Amino acid sequence: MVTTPAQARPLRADAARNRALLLAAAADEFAEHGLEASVADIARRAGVGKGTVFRHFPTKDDLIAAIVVDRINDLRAAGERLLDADDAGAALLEFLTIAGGRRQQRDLSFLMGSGEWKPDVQQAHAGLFQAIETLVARAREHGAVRADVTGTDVFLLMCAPNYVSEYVPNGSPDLWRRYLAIIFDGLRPEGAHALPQPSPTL
Amino acid sequence: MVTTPAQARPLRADAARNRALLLAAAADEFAEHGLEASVADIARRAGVGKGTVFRHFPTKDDLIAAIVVDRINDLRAAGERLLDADDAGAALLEFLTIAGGRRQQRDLSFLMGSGEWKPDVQQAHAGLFQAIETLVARAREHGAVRADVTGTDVFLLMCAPNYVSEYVPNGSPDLWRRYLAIIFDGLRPEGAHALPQPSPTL
DNA sequence: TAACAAGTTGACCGCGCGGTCCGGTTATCG
DNA sequence: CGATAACCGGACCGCGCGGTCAACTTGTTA
Repeated sequence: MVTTPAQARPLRADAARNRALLLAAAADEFAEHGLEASVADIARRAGVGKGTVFRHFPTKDDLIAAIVVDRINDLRAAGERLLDADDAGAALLEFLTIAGGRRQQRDLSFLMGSGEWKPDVQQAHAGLFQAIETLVARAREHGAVRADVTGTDVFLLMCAPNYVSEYVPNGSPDLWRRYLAIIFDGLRPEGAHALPQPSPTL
Repeated sequence: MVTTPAQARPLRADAARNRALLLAAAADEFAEHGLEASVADIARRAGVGKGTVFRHFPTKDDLIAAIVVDRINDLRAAGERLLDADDAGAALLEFLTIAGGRRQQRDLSFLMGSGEWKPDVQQAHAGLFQAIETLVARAREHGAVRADVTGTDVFLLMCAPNYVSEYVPNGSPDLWRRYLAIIFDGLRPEGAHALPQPSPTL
C-alpha cells in the first residue's frame, strides 16, 4: 500500500526496503505521538540512521505528505469500490465505517481539510473528494440522506467520530462507532430540520 | 471574566493589571496560533517581559490551565442559567449554540476531554459536566432528545461543530452552526437508529 | 571481480523553545 | 517621605528539534 512513483532509475533494493520501513515506522510513530513525533524517533523505530530519512524525504513535511497521500488513496479506493453497491445509503454508511476504522488517522485526519499542500496531496485530496461526492449523491437520490446535505459536508464530518472519541481516556476502541451512528442519523431525511448555513465549498 | 482566587495578600495594582493583560493576550494568541504559541509572543502581545509571565504562571501549562478554567466556568454558568427554561430541548440547543459561539475554544476545546489535569481544572470540568448532564436529562424527559443519548455524549460532541468547520479555509465564521444543526438532528428522537456502542464514562 | 555510483550513517549545526535569575523599578504603607 | 518588599524585565541557560555533510559501506553492472 506504498506509493512508489516510477523513477528514472529504480531504487536500489536496500533503499526500497528502507523506504518502506520508514513509511511504516513513521505511520506508527505519528499514530502514537501525533505529528510532533521526532524524525530521530522515527529513524530509530525503522532501525535506520537519521540521515536516511532525509535522503528519502527531503523534509519532515514530505514524509508526512507521503503518508497522507497513501492514506487518502487507500480510502478513495475503498470508496470507489462501494460505488456500484445496491443500497446507496448502506454504501455511504459502510464507507464512513471504513474511514473510522482506519485507526492511524488520529492526528493525520485533521490534515484532510486544510489547503496548504503540495500538488500531489491536493490531487489525492481531490480524488477522494470526488468519490465521496458521488457516494453522497447516490445516497441522496436514493432517499437515504437528507436533500440539503452535500459531499463536502460528509467529507468534513468524516473524521468527527474519531475526533470525538479520542478524548475518552479508557474508552473502547470502537467508541467512534457510537458517534458515527449519531452523526449519520443526523444525515438522514427523517426528522431533519432546515440547516442555518449554506454548505461550504473547498 | 478572570479568575482571581482570593490570596493571603492581594496583588499589587500593576501586578493585577498585568495578570489580566496576560490572560487576555494568551487567550488571543492561543486562539490564533494554537497551543504552540510561544510564551515570548504572549508576553510581547501583553506588553510585558517574559519573566513576568512566569511570575504569574510558574509554567506554560499553568497559564493554559488558568484560561481553560475560566472558559469552562463561563460555559457552566451559561448552562446553569438555562436550567429553568420552559422548553428543555430548546435550552439544550441554545447551550450548544453558546458553546459553539465561544470562538476562542479552537485548540483549547480539545483539552476538555482528557484526564491529565490539575485538581482545579478537573473540578471546573466536573462542574460543567454536571450542568450538561442535567440539561440533557431534562431534554430527554421532555422528549426532545433520544432516550439512548447521555450527558457524556453531548459533552463529547459539544466541540465537534467547531472542529469540523475549522478545516474550511475561507468558510463563514458561522459555519459551525450548520454542523451543530446536523449533529443535533442526530440527537433527536425522530428517526433514531439503535447505537452500536454503550455510552462511555469519564 | 573490479570499479563506481547509490545509499547509509551519526556527529554536527543553528534555532527557538520553556524556564531561571538577579539587578533595577515601583506600588504601598507607616 | 522614605523604607521595604513586591514586582518587572530581558539576558541567559540547556534542551531537543529539523536539517546538513563528509567519510564510509554496499548493491549493481559490465
